[in-house]
Amino acid sequence: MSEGTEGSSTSAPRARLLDTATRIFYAEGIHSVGVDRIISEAQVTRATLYRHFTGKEDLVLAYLDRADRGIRAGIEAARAGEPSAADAVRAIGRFITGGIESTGFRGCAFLNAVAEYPDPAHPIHQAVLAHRQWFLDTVTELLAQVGDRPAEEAGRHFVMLRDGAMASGCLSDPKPIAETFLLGVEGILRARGA
Amino acid sequence: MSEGTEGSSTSAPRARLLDTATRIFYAEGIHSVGVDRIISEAQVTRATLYRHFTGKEDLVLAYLDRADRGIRAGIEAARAGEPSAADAVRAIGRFITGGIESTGFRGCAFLNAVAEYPDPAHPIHQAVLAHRQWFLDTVTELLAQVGDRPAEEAGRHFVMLRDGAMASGCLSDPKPIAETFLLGVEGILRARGA
DNA sequence: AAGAAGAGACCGAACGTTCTCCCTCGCGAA
DNA sequence: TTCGCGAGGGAGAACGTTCGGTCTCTTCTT
Repeated sequence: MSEGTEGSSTSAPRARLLDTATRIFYAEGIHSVGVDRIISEAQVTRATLYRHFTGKEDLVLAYLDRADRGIRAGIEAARAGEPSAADAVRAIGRFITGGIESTGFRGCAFLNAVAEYPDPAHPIHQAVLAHRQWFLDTVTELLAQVGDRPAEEAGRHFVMLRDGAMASGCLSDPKPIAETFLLGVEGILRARGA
Repeated sequence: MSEGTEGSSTSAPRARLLDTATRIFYAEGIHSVGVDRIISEAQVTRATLYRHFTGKEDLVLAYLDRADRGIRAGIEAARAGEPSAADAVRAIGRFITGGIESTGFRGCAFLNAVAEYPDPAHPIHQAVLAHRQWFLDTVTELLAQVGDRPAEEAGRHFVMLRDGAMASGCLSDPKPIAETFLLGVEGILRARGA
């Protein structure tokens, strides 16, 4: 098989495991899914899971880490080549609505996860906080380049709209949600003179 | 909504049960809490729980039903006596930020619950949808009295901001979140000529 | 020969639920 | 007034299932 280019750290069973965990955790939640279900659908044995991960919590962290990397890459790709900071913000907005309107959308993986791990000291909770801080910083930094006023307020506004759109996007028709979100983003940009 | 017991025969053990369930479910989630924990802290026996509720799910529905009634009463009280529709919207906004800034705030009980019950056919999921529909309708109806344009867009905008504020209000300092939310509400009202 | 993976038994604990037994309290009938 | 009876609640055993996790053994590949 063509597995040689992957490197020694990623094996096919491990990839199946992470793929399956990602799919099921995102679609159905974390606490309500047992490891039996995951190893069954990933077609690996119990021992294989515990060979690659220290336990279920480690698998959840790997799931969130992969989601984090994917979103960072998506945001990076979305803003690449945009002629202005305002257009980069718009591109990020379209990236978000693209997710909301895609099939199988079940809300923000991080907001969903933190709802199941409210303890701020828990590693999973902290992983969510780290992702959110990065996103807030990224958006605020970009909005600071639109207009010359401080952008903290605008950044929080953008993230608040995003959180609301992501939370409600899987609870009703996503079309109006996406439209309302993009209108809100335009409002933020307009308030900064873009 | 759930269990057939009328409000007339509210026994002390049943009240302790619902109080305890409300406190623990809201603070720690639903799937991660067992009935052992609830009956232990409520100081009732197993049989008493199943005498008043058909099962854990019924207890969760009763928890959400009580939360729904509380929020409806709170919204009703907040808008009572406000001289204009715009001021009523502002009062609802302050009601929401009051919750966010209160001690023990752990986000929206309904958004947290629906994150654990993504199946749209599940009774708990549907209870969340019903509550959200009522809230959207209430806010939209109020905003329709501010300005003379259709208020569907503004209502969705308000709810989206609220969802974002509730979701992030327990993940970082609630003060800036509350401020950003109220500024957003003022923006919605201003856009409608209030 | 060595390491990864499969197969599956096994563990103690927790899960939601049902069950029996006994005690207490309130209320209507005698 | 007293009796009895049923409902509500306490105490706890027990149900079968599932949980996350560990174990041994074999097979396959390199």
